[in-house]
Amino acid sequence: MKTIFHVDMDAFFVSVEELFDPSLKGKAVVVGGRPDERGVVSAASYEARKFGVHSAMPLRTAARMCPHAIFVDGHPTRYRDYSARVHEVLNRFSPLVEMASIDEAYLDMTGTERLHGPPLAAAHALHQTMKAETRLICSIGISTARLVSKVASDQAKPNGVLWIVPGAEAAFLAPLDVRKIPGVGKVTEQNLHKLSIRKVGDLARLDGRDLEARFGKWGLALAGKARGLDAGAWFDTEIGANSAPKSISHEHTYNEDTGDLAVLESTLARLSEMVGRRLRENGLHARTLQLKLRYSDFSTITRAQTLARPTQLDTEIFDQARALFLKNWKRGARVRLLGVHASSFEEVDEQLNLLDEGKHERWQQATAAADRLRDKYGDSAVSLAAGLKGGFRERTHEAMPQQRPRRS
DNA sequence: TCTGGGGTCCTAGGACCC
DNA sequence: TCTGGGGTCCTAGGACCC
Repeated sequence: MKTIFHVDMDAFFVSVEELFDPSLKGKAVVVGGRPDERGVVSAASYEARKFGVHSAMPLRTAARMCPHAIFVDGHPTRYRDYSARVHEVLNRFSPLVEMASIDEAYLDMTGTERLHGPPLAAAHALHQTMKAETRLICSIGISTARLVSKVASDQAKPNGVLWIVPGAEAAFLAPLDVRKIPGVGKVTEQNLHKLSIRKVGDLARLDGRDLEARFGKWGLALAGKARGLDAGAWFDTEIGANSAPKSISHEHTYNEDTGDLAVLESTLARLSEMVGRRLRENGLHARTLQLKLRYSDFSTITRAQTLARPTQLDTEIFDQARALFLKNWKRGARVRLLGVHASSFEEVDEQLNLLDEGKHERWQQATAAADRLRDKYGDSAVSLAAGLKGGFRERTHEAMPQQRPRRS
């Protein structure tokens, strides 16, 4: 029987911001942007939550509900840095650690009793060490299964530890709302409510085959989850089986919608570069490229194209993205968002296509040189987009207020 | 309410092949 | 002219998570 910890950092983004600005402590804080910006709340302090503010809520709504809140921009590099510190601490407690996101992790603690003692003692030590070394607070759920531990850590929040002893899983879950089950969101909750299923216990009483007939493959997994089993594509994998990324994407929402082709193309160039860069950093080549296009009325389309030969080059990504855009954009229509998405990663066979090899090689060398320049001078130092007028001005100003070096 | 950005997984339909 | 079944690949969209 396994012992699985789910460690979840409390109000992670807000807590990190407080480390950089202690005056935020105890106040209503909203991380995600300015109160009049287009965007949503990334994280809210417990003080702000009292006013009904929660993550994924539009910033403007949050500003209305909690006018005295302090709004701060998110700092992804800070969070990644602290996430790495958290990871480091966790590694000391088990060799099997899996970061499930930037602020939560699963630990397989099976067989660590000799080193760390029984589960509650180990959890206590982990909590103390985490606080001492990162100055951050976490909550910990403990059980024999990932799913139950995750739900338990949520119930333990904030600053708590909850151990569901073996055999008590179903009884622990039964009185909770179905929404507490990871994977049950708004839509599934509504569908379950229509069937008078409100609590996990209601779900557990149903036959797995009935649920499968009604909800497909997902229903069968749901039946298992209601009983505390790790069912479903990801939940039943071993902890620490590190999985390579399956897709890489970047998107941008304009502060004001635009129908200006030059601006739109420039954005696509920029996004293509960002995707290309990440592909090269990860040593990946993508065969499928996808454009995402959202109009003013929020209607959204995606259009994909699979290449004969996988790529990691900015120019090839941009060419595809641009072609897809020109083919599908209702000319002149105002655009809210553009995105570029790469998937179907494959090994490349460099022997293929000898004719193109010279040209391809030169691009690869040029791209590698550009990456080195970006490392040195920042992302806007070298750019396909720099040659196109009007793009990303709003973004460039906030990120790089100083004069930017031109193509060299 | 006026809706980000980066991901994963699932479904469904059509093309194409045997 | 009406008609099998299975498998794979591709595309589009949607639910969900943090």
